[in-house]
Amino acid sequence: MSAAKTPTLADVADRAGVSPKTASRVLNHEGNVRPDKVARVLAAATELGFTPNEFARLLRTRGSTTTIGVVTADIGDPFWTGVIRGVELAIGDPDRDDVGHPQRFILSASTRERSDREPEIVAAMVDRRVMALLVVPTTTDQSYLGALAERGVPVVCVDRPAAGTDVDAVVADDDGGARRGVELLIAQGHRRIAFVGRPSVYTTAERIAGYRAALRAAGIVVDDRLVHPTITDAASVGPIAERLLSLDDPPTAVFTADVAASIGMLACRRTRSWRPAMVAFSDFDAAPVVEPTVTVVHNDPVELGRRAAELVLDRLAGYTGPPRRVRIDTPIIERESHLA
Amino acid sequence: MSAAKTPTLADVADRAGVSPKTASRVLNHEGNVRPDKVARVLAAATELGFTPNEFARLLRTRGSTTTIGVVTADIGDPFWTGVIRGVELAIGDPDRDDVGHPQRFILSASTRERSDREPEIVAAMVDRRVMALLVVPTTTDQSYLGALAERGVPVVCVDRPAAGTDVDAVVADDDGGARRGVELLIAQGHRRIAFVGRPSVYTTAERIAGYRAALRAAGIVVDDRLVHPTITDAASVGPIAERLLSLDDPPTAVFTADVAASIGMLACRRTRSWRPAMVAFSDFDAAPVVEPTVTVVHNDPVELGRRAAELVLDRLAGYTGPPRRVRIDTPIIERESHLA
DNA sequence: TCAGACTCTGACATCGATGTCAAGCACGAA
DNA sequence: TTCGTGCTTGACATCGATGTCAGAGTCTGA
Repeated sequence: MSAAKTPTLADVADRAGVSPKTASRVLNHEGNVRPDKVARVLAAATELGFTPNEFARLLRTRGSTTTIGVVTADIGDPFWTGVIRGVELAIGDPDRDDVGHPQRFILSASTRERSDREPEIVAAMVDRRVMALLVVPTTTDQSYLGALAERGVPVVCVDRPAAGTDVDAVVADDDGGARRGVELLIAQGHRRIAFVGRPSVYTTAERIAGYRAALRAAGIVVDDRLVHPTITDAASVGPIAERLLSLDDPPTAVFTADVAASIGMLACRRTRSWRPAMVAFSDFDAAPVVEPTVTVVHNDPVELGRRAAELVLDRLAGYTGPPRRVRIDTPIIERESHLA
Repeated sequence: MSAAKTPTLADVADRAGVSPKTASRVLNHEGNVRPDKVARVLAAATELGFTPNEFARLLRTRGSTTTIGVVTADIGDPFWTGVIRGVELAIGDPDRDDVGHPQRFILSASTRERSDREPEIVAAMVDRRVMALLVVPTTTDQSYLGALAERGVPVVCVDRPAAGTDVDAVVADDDGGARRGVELLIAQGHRRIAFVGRPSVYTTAERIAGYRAALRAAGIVVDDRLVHPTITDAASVGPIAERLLSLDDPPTAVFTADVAASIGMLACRRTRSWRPAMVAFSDFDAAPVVEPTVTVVHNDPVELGRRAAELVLDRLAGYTGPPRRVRIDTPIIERESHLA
């Protein structure tokens, strides 16, 4: 018994009594092969269980794979897995494009908080000839992505625009969403509104900008002691709540800028007697179920991923125009917590 | 201006004034090259920005990639993205193995509810020479996976064991977890306990088995009108709740077999006056935050993925023993809802 | 000075597929 | 009969890397 070996095109050709090239012609539907040989080749291929060596094919044809590379910041955060889910939904969407396209795959990797690895990972993916790249930028400079454009690899940045270069990008309306969320609290008469969330280069900055804009428009002076873009997880909201409560003039409402902050804030409401009004950025499973139900600015990672994938598919389908920037709406879902 | 082209090893060799083979030797640290040539080759490589063509290398060396294929049932379910996250955590774990291993990637695809595509997707991944495969079986027969073992590709089944073949598998203790969960309700005096969850070949069957075992052990006759493994999403719990409430002898407690059922049940508690005791299979973000906090059987997808990846890494590191079956504990996290 | 061992080097074949090209053949028209 | 046309076919080169191997150069010790 020899070890099981993958049959090659030559094996198929031998068995069918034709040349490798003819076998290739049959299997690639090139036509111009006599029917009896077609039959013999197809029979031989099924009998041997032939599957072409993708690497050899790609090497010869200088083709790219049917794989989309996705580089996220941290796979530990459900938000990014949501983005990946969106990409998967889009590239598998049967309505989207020509029936019978080959199975597309997602090649994913995360920078795991080490933004210096971002270029390395991107380079490794390019070496693997991904047909397109979807990047959540974590470094402060994405100019290295320019080299990809030269190689003709479509690139789309997700959640944050690329810095230092102009490529397609899909971002949420962080600024506007935060502003509308805070306005909702102001409309309820609140003037002391805290901001709690994770630190993050772009999105948090945008959300703080929206928060400030809403306050300013209402003639409310921003009190920096109420602004805490410093949490790491839900548990870290506790100490911040303590600090807010110990102020002479504690906030009567809170804007939570991400899911971790929202969950943490809900925990504080349960364990402490503090019951501020609340609006959260990003919806979450439990928001319509907890007491009170949570009013949110809807920020859908799946939609981010889906739209990003669509930009990619457009480019693959031939779009060669200038970089486009898509802004995903962040509508308010009014529930109860902003009334509290 | 010609189009930007990827430099080849031959280009590097030309520029350094050596043969391609010598350049190859330098770049692969084979040694036995005169220092001045080493320097010239390295210089030429950086100047040209040379990166080796992975396909050519893999073709020649008959090597496999540094990619792990992950086939999940449905990327629309956060549970499976959790599994992927676990895999990512494990393969990126710096403690786990030899420093400086090349960047590992995850190649993912989902069967999208069409279980007939499972073998196709697996085949496509094998053609792409993934170094290992992690499969969530959805078909009723995984005997086709046997062919992979012959090719020496490590395979691990996740969440459900493979049918018709014997390969490594990582499953949760569905049976025992459900049994312990239901026992908790019985200990509170409940004798009319409903079961609500999604339909699913293996895991739901196991959880129902645990549910039945607990009832039987307590001398309670199982009433099939209380068993509803039929929901599709959280919203579909509503009609089931109606049906349960309309019984002559409605249940006083509910065991929800998955997150969707749990969220749905919480929604019912809010909108209807029905307040049954509750134990849920699978923890979720909001469980410790809602009123009442939800007692759960902890079923961690991340841990499933992580352990599965570890089995894979063991095999890649040389383990050649018989297939192993790992059962992940499903400990009870006692909160309040089982007391209601 | 010379044999033998060791270092260094590049020509060439190879992995498995496909592009190129020219030859072989059948057919119809002139 | 002869030529042109178009269909079939396979030999061969090619993609970019690496394994093989033999030959050239260097160094040792006798």
